[in-house]
Amino acid sequence: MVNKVKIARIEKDLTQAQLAQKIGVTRQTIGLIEKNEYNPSLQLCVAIAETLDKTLNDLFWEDKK
Amino acid sequence: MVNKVKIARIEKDLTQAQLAQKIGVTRQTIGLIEKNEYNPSLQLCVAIAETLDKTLNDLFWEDKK
DNA sequence: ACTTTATGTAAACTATATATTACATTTTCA
DNA sequence: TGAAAATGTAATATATAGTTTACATAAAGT
Repeated sequence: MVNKVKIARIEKDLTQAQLAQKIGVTRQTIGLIEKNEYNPSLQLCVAIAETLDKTLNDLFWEDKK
Repeated sequence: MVNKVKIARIEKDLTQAQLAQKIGVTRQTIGLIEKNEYNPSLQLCVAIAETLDKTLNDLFWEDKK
């Protein structure tokens, strides 16, 4: 399944590099998060969510049954 | 203001050590998170939320105006 | 008072998130 | 179709999350 950060980023019409710059991290960091190969810090998750006008739950929470 | 993890933990009647053990981290890690002296990883935040029957937003999201 | 139990804290260590640089591949579009 | 833009990826370096051990203090119960 496609990563939710990626979807939200594309909805905002941002490239990885643009999102990374707004947040203050590198493009690579965003790329790895979108490939689910990273365990980002809470602060970074919050920064991503705010920049994409989403919440933590929107982007990083899987509802358990 | 009192940390939301601490409140949720006490509501579940768990000590820092008990919560830490359920999650698989040390007591110190929980203590530091409750004192807002840490930037925990997303995986750890998710584990804490699940263990306390909360969501990421419940424990780690401040609503922006 | 005394003993447990819970929490605070600190130093040294280890694991890993993130940066930096660089190059390759894919996508887009003139 | 060819150049530019976007993304993938890899090696090395650095910052910091999280561990381990240890001790001190605070609460709570007997």
